[in-house]
Amino acid sequence: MTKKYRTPDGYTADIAVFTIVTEESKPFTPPVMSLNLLLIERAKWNAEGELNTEGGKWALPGGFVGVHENALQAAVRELKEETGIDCVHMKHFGIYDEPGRDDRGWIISNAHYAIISEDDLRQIKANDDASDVKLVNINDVLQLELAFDHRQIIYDALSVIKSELLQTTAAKNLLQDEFTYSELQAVLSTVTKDPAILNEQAFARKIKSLPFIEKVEGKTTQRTSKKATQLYRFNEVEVVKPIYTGRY
Amino acid sequence: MTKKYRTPDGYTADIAVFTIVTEESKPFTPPVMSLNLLLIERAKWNAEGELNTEGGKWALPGGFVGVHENALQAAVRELKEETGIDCVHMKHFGIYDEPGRDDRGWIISNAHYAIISEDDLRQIKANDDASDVKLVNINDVLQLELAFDHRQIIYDALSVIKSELLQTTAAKNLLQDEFTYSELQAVLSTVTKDPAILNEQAFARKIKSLPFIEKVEGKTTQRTSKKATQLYRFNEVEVVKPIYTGRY
DNA sequence: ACATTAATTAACAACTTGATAATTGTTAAT
DNA sequence: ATTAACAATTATCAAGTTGTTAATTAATGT
Repeated sequence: MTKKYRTPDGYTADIAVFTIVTEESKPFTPPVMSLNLLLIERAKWNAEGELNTEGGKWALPGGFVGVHENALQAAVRELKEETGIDCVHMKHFGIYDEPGRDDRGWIISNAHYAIISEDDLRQIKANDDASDVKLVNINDVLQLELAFDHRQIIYDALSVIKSELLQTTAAKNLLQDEFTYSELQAVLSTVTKDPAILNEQAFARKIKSLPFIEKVEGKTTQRTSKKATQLYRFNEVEVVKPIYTGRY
Repeated sequence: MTKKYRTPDGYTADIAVFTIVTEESKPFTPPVMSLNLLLIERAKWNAEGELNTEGGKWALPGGFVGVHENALQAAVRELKEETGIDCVHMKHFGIYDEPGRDDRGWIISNAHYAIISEDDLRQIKANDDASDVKLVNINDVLQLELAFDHRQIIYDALSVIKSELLQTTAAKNLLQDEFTYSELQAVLSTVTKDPAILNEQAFARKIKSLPFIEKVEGKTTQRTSKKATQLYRFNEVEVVKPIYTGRY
């Protein structure tokens, strides 16, 4: 094949890892949660003692895609290598291919987002020796000094995660398999102000009629209340909510 | 920079061009529409008289991305070159980077969808000398013999266009700037069976309360009815509809 | 004049939902 | 043992939504 066009100098996978953090958790009380993004601080100096490109700035985990894998597989692999996280829910959400976005050449970044639960995170924290990893509340993340075009990537990731959590059943990845209405509500309230979701009575009533959530018959918990609380779980039903219906 | 990984052999942009076609249009009658996808038939033989790769099969328009452009720009350029269409609404929706997806090497495809109105299409039909271009009803398209992994790409494009039309104001690109409730309904009915949208009275009532659509004060048309019909237009309001609210 | 057709309006019942309040079950303090 | 506290749950009400059915309106063509 004769090459009519120059070929790219590299193909990378970057990952926006989102996780939920319980801010307050008194016993018998519904949680107050915040959605956080995992970032890595780039080393100031490289192995040769030279100033590193974009050193000292915060960046998304990621790295180059190998020729025998696709970007999704590379993203899963890189995340495991860099943070020890074995990811469950990883998905492509955007491509960053502006000429000149990386000084090192024509490098195409395939951006992914991952959702991991607080439980998964706890295991990671344990064997975490990389002190250059931190979780940042999604409301603060854009204030940081960010490397490359990661500000744009993160901006896009935030808008993707917000609509994913509200328009799909992605919230299931942030919760235990079985959860109470107030736990689901706590997750959703990190990304919406919709009164139909924030109003307790309305939401407790509503959850029973959602086709993609089912009651776990006879199972309750005292995690969120002294009174035994009904547990629910997501089932496999998929839904699409048109903007042309419902109330405004 | 020492290259730890082999670099890709090519970066292409493919485009799923969607357009609306009015199937029936008696005067004074609301339209019956279908959503169609534009495909190109690959030549059986190349310039040297040899059998062409995937020749005779149907494929999405597209081509290689140049080093001085991003894939979106390449997609717009290629579409113009191959079909004469000057695109308005073009957007990335997916990446196809499976090793081995293209015999010619490690080629990454950046897939886009475009939405063009019937009006735009009419201008193209005029100066169309490429008889190898056709529009296929989205309900029939997966029955065709498709080149490369375009079956998968088209499958994904269909699901993207369907949710875009229902969950965003993308329908505006398939309509004139000012439209009647029944024209909008005709567009939406190509992708949904939701009674809240298909029921005429309900939808005519509803359209008045949608925050992202406004009445064009005092303007009417007789396109769809003998009786003068109110015209509406989209405004700039953005909305997100959570799956956790509304009726099921 | 009359039938036809689509748009529009009306009316009704069933359902949704925000607000308010009452009830229930459990814990912890008195 | 009694009581306060509190989340969950249930109840009630008013306002709004929506599927259905029907009536009304306006323009056209016979």
